[in-house]
Amino acid sequence: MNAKRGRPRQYDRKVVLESALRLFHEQGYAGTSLDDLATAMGMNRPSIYHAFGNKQALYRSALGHFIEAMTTTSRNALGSSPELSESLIAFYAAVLDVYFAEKPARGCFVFCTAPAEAITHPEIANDLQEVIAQVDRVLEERFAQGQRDAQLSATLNPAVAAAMGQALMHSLALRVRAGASRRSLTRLVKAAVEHWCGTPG
Amino acid sequence: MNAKRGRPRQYDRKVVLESALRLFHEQGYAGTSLDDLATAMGMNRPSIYHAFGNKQALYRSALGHFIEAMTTTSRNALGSSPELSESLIAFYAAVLDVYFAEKPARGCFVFCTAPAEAITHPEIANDLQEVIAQVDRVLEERFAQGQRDAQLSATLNPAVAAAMGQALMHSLALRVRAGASRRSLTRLVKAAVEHWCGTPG
DNA sequence: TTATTAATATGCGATTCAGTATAATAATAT
DNA sequence: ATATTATTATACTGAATCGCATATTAATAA
Repeated sequence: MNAKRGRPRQYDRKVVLESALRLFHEQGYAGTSLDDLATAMGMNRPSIYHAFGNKQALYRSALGHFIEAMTTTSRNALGSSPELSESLIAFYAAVLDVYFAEKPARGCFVFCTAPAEAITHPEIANDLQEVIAQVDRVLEERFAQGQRDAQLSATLNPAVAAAMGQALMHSLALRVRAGASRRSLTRLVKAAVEHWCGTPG
Repeated sequence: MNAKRGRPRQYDRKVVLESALRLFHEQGYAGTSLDDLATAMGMNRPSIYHAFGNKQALYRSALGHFIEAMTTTSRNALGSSPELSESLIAFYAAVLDVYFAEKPARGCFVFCTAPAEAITHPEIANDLQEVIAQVDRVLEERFAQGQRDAQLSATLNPAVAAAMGQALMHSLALRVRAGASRRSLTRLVKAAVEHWCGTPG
């Protein structure tokens, strides 16, 4: 008996979650109403409540979805080359791909919409903290590997390098949201990576 | 005749603007209602409209007020020592003073609340862009001076250094909002400044 | 066919929203 | 006093808000 009883759902959970994510990404959490969401998701409000719970739970589901996708592509990019500098370039390129995925460019869903809610919604502050900690870990791992491969100054603590690496990511997120061009940000990334790893070649 | 005609206003423009700023800082733009603001400002809505215009205009006035204060203290801190590293330490300390001014700590008003509105309110995106450009200029000036004083590697472009310096500021803003401790962020600042300027002494 | 189960759809309800029209108040100028 | 001017207060609008209670629909199980 693989078939389920009851009326089959007419929506694809992943698809409607991504619709919600897009809308939250554009308008922020508080700036998005459940009616907006219902329209964008092609569902009516009771179905949304049934599927995801209340507005905050839906937002946090969208956060989780975004983070999961981001983490996967980040890890892949960071592992894409034995050369630390190349890995970092690939990492930031992948990040910028996401930040510039729509027009106008939206920057980072997490870093541009969650902070506004962090004081009034402690659960969201927690999510934000966990994302930051996770990015720290992922970057530190790669920097430590690069240091073992003698591609990073032995005097630079990998944890500090990771924090600076994430700082650049935060800055990209905000600058994109403020309207910066991809070209200018790519230049900045290149300069920063060269500064950390030395000139390439 | 210095005295003005008509009923004298009962509020101090600067005082009520700072009340509005505090509330926006805590709850974000979309998350704050005019009723909330009216209560916090001790005014009724028509008075607010008369004094500042609509909600968006009030928010942008608060932004301007915050930025002006921030710019003044930043410039002072950056000019507080002939030593680049000391100036930077003072700069970030002043920044963190603001970010930790209230409990719980609120991070940066601009970088934590404006990005959420940037897509749907292009004027706010513009304000954000101008702030970023201004911080770039202020930092670049100081880095260039430090380079002339041989306190910064001659191979590091001051504009790039400024962008990285601002990236750290962005990161502090978000990390505070996510609940990071002042101690941990002070450590990070110290490590970053040492990385840019070399170990002190 | 008749239950049972799980989804979707309708519609409300109490509240809150931004913004304003109108009235009341308090000062100065004449 | 009376007119003028500027601010404040009352009260209202019509729309939008979140969340849910109550049908209705569509599938399977018996």
